[in-house]
Amino acid sequence: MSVTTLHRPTHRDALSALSAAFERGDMVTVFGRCTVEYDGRAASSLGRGDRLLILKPDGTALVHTDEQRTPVNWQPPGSEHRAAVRDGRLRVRSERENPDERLDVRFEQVHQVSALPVTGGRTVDVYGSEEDLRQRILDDPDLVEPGFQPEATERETAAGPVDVFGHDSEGRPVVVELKRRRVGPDAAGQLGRYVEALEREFPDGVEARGVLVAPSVTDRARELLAEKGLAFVAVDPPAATANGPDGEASAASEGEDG
Amino acid sequence: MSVTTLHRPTHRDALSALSAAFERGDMVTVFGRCTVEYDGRAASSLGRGDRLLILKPDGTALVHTDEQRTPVNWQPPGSEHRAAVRDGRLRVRSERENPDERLDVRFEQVHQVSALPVTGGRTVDVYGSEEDLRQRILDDPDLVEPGFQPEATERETAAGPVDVFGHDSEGRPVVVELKRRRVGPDAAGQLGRYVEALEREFPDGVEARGVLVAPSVTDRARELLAEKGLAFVAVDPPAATANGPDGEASAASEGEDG
DNA sequence: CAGTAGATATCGCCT
DNA sequence: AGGCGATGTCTACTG
Repeated sequence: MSVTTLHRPTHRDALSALSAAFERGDMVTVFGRCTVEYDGRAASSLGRGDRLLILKPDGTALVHTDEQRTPVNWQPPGSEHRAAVRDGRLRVRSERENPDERLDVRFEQVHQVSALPVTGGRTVDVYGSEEDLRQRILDDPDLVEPGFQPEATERETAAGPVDVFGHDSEGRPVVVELKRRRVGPDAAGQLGRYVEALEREFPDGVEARGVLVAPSVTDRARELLAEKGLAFVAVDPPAATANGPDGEASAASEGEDG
Repeated sequence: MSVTTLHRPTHRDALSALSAAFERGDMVTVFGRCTVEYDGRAASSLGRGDRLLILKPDGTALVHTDEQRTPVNWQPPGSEHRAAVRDGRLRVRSERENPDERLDVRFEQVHQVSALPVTGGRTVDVYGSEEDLRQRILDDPDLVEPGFQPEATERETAAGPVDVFGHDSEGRPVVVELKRRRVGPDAAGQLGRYVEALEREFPDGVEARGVLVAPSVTDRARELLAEKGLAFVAVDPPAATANGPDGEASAASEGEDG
């Protein structure tokens, strides 16, 4: 069976639909005028307005307005959704423990309820992440510097795992920290911690070197690198491939000034 | 007028609905079997499956499966949505510049299209954020240490703005870094940079102190703080208030093992 | 379970 | 437009 939709249902009918959808493990959308309360790691209150509530069978809850990529309120996976009618109004509560937090959506009016049985793939392959950059370095270590010899990835140190560890042409240990995008002061600090941790592993007098590999670096980060005696190597950012044109009939919506 | 819904529409009818919704500035949901391609800062490919596509009038696009809080694909606000029918199939493309990236959703089957006119508030008041912690410190500076005198918030330094700046009971400058939750090594590094930047502002010999204020700290971060001669002060995390019970009739869905 | 760091992070503020 | 840091970040991975 496919999607079930109720148009302007009564609050009780909306509850029945939610109940059945929960039972089937469907994904649910509720569009309606509501208020939202959250309490847990922080607390928040959202006044009356039209929002889209999404309830996933894995326990995720999302409340979206007509703006922003980030939901205005949410509950992470693993929460337990409950729906009820109180004082004649639909209420949805999503709750979890550890941390203890709950989301309450109280509907004044339910414009639409839909139950969506979902099948098919959920995992997406992403290219151009840090792991791809690592592979580029391993394939051609000279990108770091001539004569660089990579020996391990994710090598453990007291300060945490190092992206790439190896030795330079003169036999000195080298720590390589990879970033897929322009880096700020935090990355310089991270690399510095790794280098310090490594030097403590070796006998006194052995100096470890640190190399930050990224598309570019901010001024402040460059200063920090210089202070700590760390190197920076620029690499091309992951490239965006061009794509084809549009179709026959079309419609457009512009986000900025449309 | 209120929500418009098409149940199992033809691809052309779906396009008409999208076109009209874009024109009105409605929020749109499309549920259907589709593939998704993304190319931009990274690139990704998502095979056939049922997903919920949300198109917001501000240019946001979200593709959700039945799992996870994070959309499997998306486009940030400011993008331009276009819909078209090609080879008899609905295609939605959302595209933006700076950075140049695009999202392509190709539908094999459209289960449902809805256009949702949205009104009402979108801004949520959040309590328990770092700003609240700052206020607690300013109201009672002794929480940092007896005799602490706060003098400025967001005080600028060469390393960036310091959360709270002041002097201790002996007249030494103090940098306070606030975190609303348990902190790791990054926060220690951040505070260390601020203290170093401050000491450079003052004549040689003047020592600035650094205090990290947070609910708790990891072992590694504690070591880093000790190395850098920085202090840690524990404060209560923002408290969660209890809330009322459920309603008359109810339905439940459990995320984990339900 | 906690710790650690990546992410197409997003978002807001300020220069 | 870029830099910088907070976020109820979320998410995966490792010990």
